[in-house]
Amino acid sequence: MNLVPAPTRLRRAARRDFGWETLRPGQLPPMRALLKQRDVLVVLPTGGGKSAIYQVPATLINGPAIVISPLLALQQDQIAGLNRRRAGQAVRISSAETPAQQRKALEALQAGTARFLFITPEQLGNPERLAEVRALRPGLVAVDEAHCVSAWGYDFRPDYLQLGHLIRELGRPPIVALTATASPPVRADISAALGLRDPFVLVAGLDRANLELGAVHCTSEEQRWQRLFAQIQQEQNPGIVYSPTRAIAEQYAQRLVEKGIPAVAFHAGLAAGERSRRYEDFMADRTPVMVATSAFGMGVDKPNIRWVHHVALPDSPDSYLQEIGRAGRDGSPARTILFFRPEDVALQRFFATGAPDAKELTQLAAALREGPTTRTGLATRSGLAARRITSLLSLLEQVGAVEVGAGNKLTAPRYAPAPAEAARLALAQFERHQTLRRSRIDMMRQYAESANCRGRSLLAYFGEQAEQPCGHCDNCANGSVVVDPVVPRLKWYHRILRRKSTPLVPAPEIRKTEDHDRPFPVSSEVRHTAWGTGTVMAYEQDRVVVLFEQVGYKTLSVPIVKKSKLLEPV
DNA sequence: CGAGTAGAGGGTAACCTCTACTCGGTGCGTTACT
Repeated sequence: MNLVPAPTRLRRAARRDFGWETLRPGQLPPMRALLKQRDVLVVLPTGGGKSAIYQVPATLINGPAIVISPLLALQQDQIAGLNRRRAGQAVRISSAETPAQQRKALEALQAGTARFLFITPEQLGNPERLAEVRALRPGLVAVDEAHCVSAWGYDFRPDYLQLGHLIRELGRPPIVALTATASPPVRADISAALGLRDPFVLVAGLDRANLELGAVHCTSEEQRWQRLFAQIQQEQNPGIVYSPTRAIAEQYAQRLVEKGIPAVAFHAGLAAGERSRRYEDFMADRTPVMVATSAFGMGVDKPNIRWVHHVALPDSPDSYLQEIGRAGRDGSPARTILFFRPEDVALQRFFATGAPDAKELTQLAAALREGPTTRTGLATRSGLAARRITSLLSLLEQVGAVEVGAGNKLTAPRYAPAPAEAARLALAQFERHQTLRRSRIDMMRQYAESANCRGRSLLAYFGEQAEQPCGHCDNCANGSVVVDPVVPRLKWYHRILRRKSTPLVPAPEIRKTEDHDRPFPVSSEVRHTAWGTGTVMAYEQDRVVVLFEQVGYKTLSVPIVKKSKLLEPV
């Protein structure tokens, strides 16, 4: 029993092991929760002090901290950062280490000289590796970039969806999930996939007052290029252009160079060496403009990025906030403009199509009925590749056709649906996920086309109610934002005056409107006649945004809802 | 879904139009070769 109070011990450890004289506001409660063995979910912008939340408690608990992190390049930086402190060495086990290096890392963790193990979900998916890590008796598991569970688990990196089971097999130490952006359904996804138990949730820093938000409608590709170019000529560098495809990234970079702007393209199609060289050049201010696909970003913690513009719609407000959030980390003004065309939706919809093979699902469900087995056993039995199996299994599990027991033993539960039925249900489950994905594209389009306050609608998407307009978007600046009369005008000016930097846009011309009807409170549960149950997310003038469990986001007209009694409280 | 491209067709020169077709994001790990 330790008699020193937890906050004191945490502050002391922060000072002694990390050299941090003070903790930032908000960091202490999740740290305390972890010390008390409680799970934690943290949504904080990069540079907001997320890592400290698991690193400081990790020095006070028994057993090493396992840090699950998606990108090997990112791990490298994090390890280097930790090893500059006195907190105890950080090591890594990945495909980049030789077996001898891996053994040495394990020994250091066993001996206690190393305290942090960085690892990917794929490594833990290997049963032998999992056993090695379990033998270390981890005291904490941190899942960094936890939105990957939801964004990548379903169709790109299936081991992410298995993380809950893998962590349970590690002895189920407390879990801390960390991400820079996650809307309510993504948070729910993370919580369910990791099996978080009554987590302490910290969500902060979604409102970035120093980011000027804007969107520009373009009628052709040529016009989009012209407008972007005109914009970039006025900007202070460095900046990032986000492009939807590799080819377009290359084209834009080339055109900018032809116009005398030193731009470089970045995407996953580059050779590893070239890729890291371009990354380093941008980080070291040798490249002023980066034209990138979504491959560029995670781990980019560069304070002085002055603008982030998009030449296509991102797949969701989650991705958008993550991408524009890389601008203005130093707190100085930065600009983010979305140059969009309605046609952009097509590409994102294409990415959100495709489904698993029904035949393979049936095969797998049938193979499971031959008795308990492991993943490798199932691969031999069904004749499917092990990798293929991982993504199919999580779907089958969600519909009750598989149970994952101790030692990751796979069994068909007694009342499991018949193979063909299991496959049908699993496909429906996948389709539900894709429907949510597509509804998030619709939300992104609404953001782009909205004449309303963009800052406020982004916050509403993340489940936060801001009654006042943000004062830092194009619509606030041009006076199209309608303010509810309940908002006192004075309060608004106070907000502006309290800011250290000069506001990027003048205070909006406030137009009064009649009080809007809000028949259902925000966050309340409602039922739609056709779409089932959902949660009221936000009101935008006379429309209400509802997140339905089955069909994702829908925006409904309040007068029509009332007239036709489309919604009722649950 | 839509942007871009190759090839056919029209009708006889250089080029326009239409149709069919392809391609489109994110990374771990492993393996087979220099």
